[in-house]
Amino acid sequence: MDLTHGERARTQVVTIQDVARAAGVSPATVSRVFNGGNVTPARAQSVQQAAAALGFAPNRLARSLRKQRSSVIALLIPDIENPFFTSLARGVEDAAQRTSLSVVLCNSDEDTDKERRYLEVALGEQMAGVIVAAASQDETDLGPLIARGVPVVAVDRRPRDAEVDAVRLDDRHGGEAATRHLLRAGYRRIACITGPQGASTSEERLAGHRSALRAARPEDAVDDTYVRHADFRVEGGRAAMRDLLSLPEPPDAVFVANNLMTIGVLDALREAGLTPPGIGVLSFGDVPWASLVRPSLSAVELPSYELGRTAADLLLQRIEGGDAPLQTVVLRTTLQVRESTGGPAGP
Amino acid sequence: MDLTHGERARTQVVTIQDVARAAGVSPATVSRVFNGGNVTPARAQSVQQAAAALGFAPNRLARSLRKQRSSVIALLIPDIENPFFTSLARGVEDAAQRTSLSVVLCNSDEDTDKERRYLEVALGEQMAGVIVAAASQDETDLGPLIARGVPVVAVDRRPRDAEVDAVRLDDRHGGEAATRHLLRAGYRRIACITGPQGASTSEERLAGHRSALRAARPEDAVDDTYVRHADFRVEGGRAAMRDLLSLPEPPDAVFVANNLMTIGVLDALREAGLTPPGIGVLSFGDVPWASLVRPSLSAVELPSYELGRTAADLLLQRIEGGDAPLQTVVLRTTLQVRESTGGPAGP
DNA sequence: CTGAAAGCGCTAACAG
DNA sequence: CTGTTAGCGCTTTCAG
Repeated sequence: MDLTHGERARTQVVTIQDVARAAGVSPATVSRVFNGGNVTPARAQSVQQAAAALGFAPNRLARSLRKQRSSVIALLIPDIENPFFTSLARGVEDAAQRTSLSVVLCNSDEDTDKERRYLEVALGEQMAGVIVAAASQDETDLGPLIARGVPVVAVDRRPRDAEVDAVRLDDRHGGEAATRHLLRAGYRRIACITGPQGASTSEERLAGHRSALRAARPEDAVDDTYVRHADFRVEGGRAAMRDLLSLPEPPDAVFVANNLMTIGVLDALREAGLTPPGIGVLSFGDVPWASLVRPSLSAVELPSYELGRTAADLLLQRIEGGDAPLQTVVLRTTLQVRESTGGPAGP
Repeated sequence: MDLTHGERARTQVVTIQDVARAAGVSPATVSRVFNGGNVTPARAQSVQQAAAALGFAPNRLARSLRKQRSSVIALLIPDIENPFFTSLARGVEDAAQRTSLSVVLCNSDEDTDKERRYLEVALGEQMAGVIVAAASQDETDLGPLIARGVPVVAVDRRPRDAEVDAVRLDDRHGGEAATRHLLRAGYRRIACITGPQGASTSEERLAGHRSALRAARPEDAVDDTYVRHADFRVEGGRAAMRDLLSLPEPPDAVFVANNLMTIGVLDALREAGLTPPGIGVLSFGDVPWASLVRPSLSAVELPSYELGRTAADLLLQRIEGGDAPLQTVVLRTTLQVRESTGGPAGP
């Protein structure tokens, strides 16, 4: 070894052929040893030894090309900085753990272009399956994947008209429970800060909110004075809350449709000198590290981990050839009442 | 189209050959069109049209096999639920954004087995490069990757004796600044909760802490009464803090070597009825969504995004064949003094 | 500028 | 149980 400055130590790549030659068998036999084919123990062992000695590492590209299917699955999420999705990712990983499939994570950053690119990668790399929390209900195009027969599971957010298995939350019911609780606690001007238009989750949570209002006050026209669409991020929540507070008659409670926006909302409230439960705050999804927040926050709790786990189980079933009819699994959310919704009069 | 229940619509896969036939050219020409070779505009266009009409999507596996290098890079992180690493990931993505390379994220979960598996995948998939925040200083084996000439950049944590480019923080200096500040603020029994033994970052931050203590009190023997090793997670921080508080003479301040452990520490303090700055708390790395915490937390601020960005830039340079000598880039941390270290007497 | 042909490394028939 | 053979779909010489 005598490498001049900057040169790379690139050892000759060891192939299955090299191992075969060294072990005195055919390439096919080596392949069998590594894929559980029938091989005499003695031979198998000498192949193992030869492989180890040469430092053989199988070329997964060649293998996948030949088999027309790789052994990795992609998980596409819209915001890697949102603990809801990282927890979901953990669920997916843990489920895949017990198989020979590896999970790779792709962050679309709520950007449909990035998402499209990752979808192309998944298709081009012949991935074994894809779990996707779609950046958009309309622009996310699962068509090519589906056409090629790649198993796809939609999680959390459902692309419109996609013929895929899906796992999601009972968003509408959760939103309804949230606002119903705020009403019962005595709040009267209840705002809703929901996500971007066109995200199924935004729409459903808002729909639940409206439905609770309508049920409580059938006489009133339900208008959108207290409804804001934001971006599911901290800044969006902050801006929306500031805007609501500048109204001639500001809301006395707010249902926030996701965890990160709630953080922005809390900032805006503090800035305005307001403290729950004087103003009611209810979050769809626990704020990350909720133990840090005082007073404690009421929230609709979401089984994010189970969402991922269930999606992965469904996907694995499809990959193994399960041909059950398409299904949508809806996971239940639960309202957790804490201090922040104690009522406008204070605790 | 007449699919019986459960059957999949698997259209015949369109290859470059099909496109060639449809456009009346050779496969080579189609390839050139998609890879920027020299082709007459007229021909190029008819190829494009044929490709679009047939719904051609290049098989990236075949392409990578042939080229002996894929066009994705892997980012291996030890804890996807830690905002420090997700922010780092964003930095990597943004840097890769401007190239034709895609980033896939792999979460090793501080588990050296999972990590080894991902490293094998990266090798077997002939990935263009790997950025790794190692789960272990000793067990993380970058050897095979390096032997095959795959560019590797170590980020945040450095595997021992690995001959790779590295980007890291000035952990030692940061730890020193932290404890020096606590001393100056008047605290006297300063604890340190650091990460697991064998992580370079744990050791360095602790070394900085010790060095500050030694400098301030050359007469005292520095012992480990107030030093705890935990796991860089919330629970670990909580347990370590509880343990410290049970000492006959508990500490009056604590330097916590990462953000998540600080959350556990704050919980333990609240549980014990203690509030900063009566007990000083200084975190290495801002607690996520620090705006939620009152009193506000002093912290050593870390350029996590830039860490990722710098690592990616370095990697991209190597991938493009840059043969500069190996380098280690150290990024600067800055102490941000806030309320939680106001001194033992109170603010 | 274009086509023909070879082959990346592996696995899946098919014989033996 | 084992070897031979034929590709998977693409890029890249090498001629023309």
